[in-house]
Amino acid sequence: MSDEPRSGVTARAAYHHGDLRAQLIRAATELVETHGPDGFSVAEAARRAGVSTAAPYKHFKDRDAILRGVVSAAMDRLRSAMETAASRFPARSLQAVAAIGQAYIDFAKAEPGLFRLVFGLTEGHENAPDLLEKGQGCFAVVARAVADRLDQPLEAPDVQRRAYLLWSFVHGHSFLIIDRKNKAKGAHADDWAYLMDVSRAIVGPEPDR
Amino acid sequence: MSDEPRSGVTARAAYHHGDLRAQLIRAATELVETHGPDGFSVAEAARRAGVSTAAPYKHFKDRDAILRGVVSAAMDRLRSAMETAASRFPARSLQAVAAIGQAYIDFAKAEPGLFRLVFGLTEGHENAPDLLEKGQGCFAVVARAVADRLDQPLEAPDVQRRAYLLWSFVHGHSFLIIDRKNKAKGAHADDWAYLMDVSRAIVGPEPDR
DNA sequence: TGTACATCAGTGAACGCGCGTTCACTGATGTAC
DNA sequence: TGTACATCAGTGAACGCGCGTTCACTGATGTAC
Repeated sequence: MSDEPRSGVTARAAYHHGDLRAQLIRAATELVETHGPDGFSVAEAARRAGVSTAAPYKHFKDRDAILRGVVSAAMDRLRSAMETAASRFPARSLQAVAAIGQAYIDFAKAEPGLFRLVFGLTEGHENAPDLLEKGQGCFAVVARAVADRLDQPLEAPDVQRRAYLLWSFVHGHSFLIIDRKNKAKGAHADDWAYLMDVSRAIVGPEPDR
Repeated sequence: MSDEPRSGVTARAAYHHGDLRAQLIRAATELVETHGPDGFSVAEAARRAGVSTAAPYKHFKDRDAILRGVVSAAMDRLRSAMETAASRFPARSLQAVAAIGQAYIDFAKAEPGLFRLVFGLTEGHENAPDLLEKGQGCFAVVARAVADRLDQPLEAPDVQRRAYLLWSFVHGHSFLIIDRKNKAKGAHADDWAYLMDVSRAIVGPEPDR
């Protein structure tokens, strides 16, 4: 209908709209969500941002750099969602631990395509130190809650072990849900009571060894 | 060097070599493993089978049908690996349960590309009843071992619940390993002792509720 | 305040590429009589 | 045993497609004097 950018600013004002980088990441995020991590293309993202296919290269080195931007933004959102969820419950509570897991699962369910991109191995992302750091930041949120709950220091091996166990479960559960592999009878609706049960089993007061 | 098929049979004998279907699946499996689920192409698979790019369409409806064949074969192997692993330990033993998980993890580590294909959501695989059935067959192996261990019927909700919990953990752990997201300090080398601990925590005699 | 100029952020056309799939074809194989 | 014929399983050329990326370019913006 119109060649104008989608943001609503006039074509004239948008010539240097100063927001293209952010807008491309937003468009790319949508694409990943809609068509999967590999369904993304620079050309389509540019189209959605209302810009020529060459324009993205003024802001990103190549296709992969755009995807890295998408992952980075998504990780920020995930982390903040987990923190917000935890903050709704008293510190040191089991609920705070479960809430973090629930936030993770909710993220996966709400944006499965993005989730797959973030947690899949994508060539060229391995050596991005900022992404690695953000990933560890997300894990730290879980570990923090577990440490508080157990009243142990963050670095305690037991804390780290339980946090990783919880993370593995939540991660696997998320994937099984979004990949629709949870048809087995033991699969639960990911309801809150279930997650509380699991959290209790994993970070419950009694050491499991 | 040569236009002959890789199998070593002469070009003459290979004209109708009768094995092309299997050979294409083998080639496709290699490709998925090497280049990832989306790095697979019909053309390249045909090339590796020493055949024109049109030939595969005599045996498969389309690209997706080949991938479905790959998944199906992989699931057979996974299931049989799990069963073999379990059979090395006494029935009803905790080791049998852990061994199944270990086989799952080993499969993921040995063939990560294939593992991603099998357990990823690939358009056009959802409605394949044979794949669904094989997936449930794999889960049944776990559930069977858990049921034996707990001395309860296969269909008991507690059995199903614990089996799914174990599956989720193992699934998540596998993905974290192959996607190299297990850099967190709590991440273990996937050693046997660790898996035994986890299995004990999940299917241990005491109900966790 | 005006002007010259460097730089920035776009354009649009073009490139080469590999892909999935189709097509008319052909040689080999199996079968009926 | 020989022959006619249907079918099977390949070939190789071609198609249209969308992609990532580059290129010379141009108009808008910011800055120095």
